[in-house]
Amino acid sequence: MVTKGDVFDPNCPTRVILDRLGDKWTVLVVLRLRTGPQRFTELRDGIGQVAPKVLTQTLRRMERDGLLTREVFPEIPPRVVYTLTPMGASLIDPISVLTEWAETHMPTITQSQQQYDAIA
Amino acid sequence: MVTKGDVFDPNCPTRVILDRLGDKWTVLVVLRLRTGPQRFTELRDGIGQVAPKVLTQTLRRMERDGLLTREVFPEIPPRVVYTLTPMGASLIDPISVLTEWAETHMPTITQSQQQYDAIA
DNA sequence: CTCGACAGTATCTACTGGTAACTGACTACT
DNA sequence: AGTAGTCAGTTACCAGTAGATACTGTCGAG
Repeated sequence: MVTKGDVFDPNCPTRVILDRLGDKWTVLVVLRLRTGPQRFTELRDGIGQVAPKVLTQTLRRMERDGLLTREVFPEIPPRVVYTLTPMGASLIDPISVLTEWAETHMPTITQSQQQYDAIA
Repeated sequence: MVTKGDVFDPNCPTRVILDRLGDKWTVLVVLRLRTGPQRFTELRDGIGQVAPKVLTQTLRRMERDGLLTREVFPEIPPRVVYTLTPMGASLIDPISVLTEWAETHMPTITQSQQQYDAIA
């Protein structure tokens, strides 16, 4: 029941946030940092198949949104550690609800897709 | 075959579903159909600022995924009614969790963004 | 004196989200 | 008779972005 903001207003900030959550990599990053801080390469290797440019974009956006902090250690070789903020961590529950839904209905969806494709 | 729960495997169907949910319009369509079936124009006008081409794409994809049904009445002028399937309706709860999170944390996020932009 | 580690940039291409105009079959208005 | 309007899209086109690939800087190790 949406009382507060009008999700259908294109200017509604809620929609902006939905866009963020909809971003393919944001969710994955949150799930990766769930167990503790990680470095850039750890994230990149852990997620897999993500281009560094895209990962950087995602991380910067999440930092800007206050979902995580970026800590730079001016060493050689460089070291950068990403940590979830409390707000970022509070995302884990909503995301879990989503992934649980996805895993529950996954078979039905793939089945539906195959039927659809068989006809069309 | 893909093991069930590995969200980090690019081939994991869960990720495909996350992509769908991340789609800007899918969520809006579900929220619109929450209160009952609607016609194409009703959806288009209700959502606002959505191009017919894009809406069609979204609806076809959702039909393919089994989230809604598309019923064509061969009349003139044509009439097409979109209805949520039970599976589509079951998405309302996860989406509500998400929008509630968004509304709760919206102020914090915009604040964080402003701070970030002020420095950078 | 080249190699590899780390945390990214730089550059280019492919795809897709979005805009504007058009279709087809009929009805209602002028 | 001719024109405009309705509905549910389609077609042609463009711009922005996601992604793939290659490169940068700095250092110690071999």
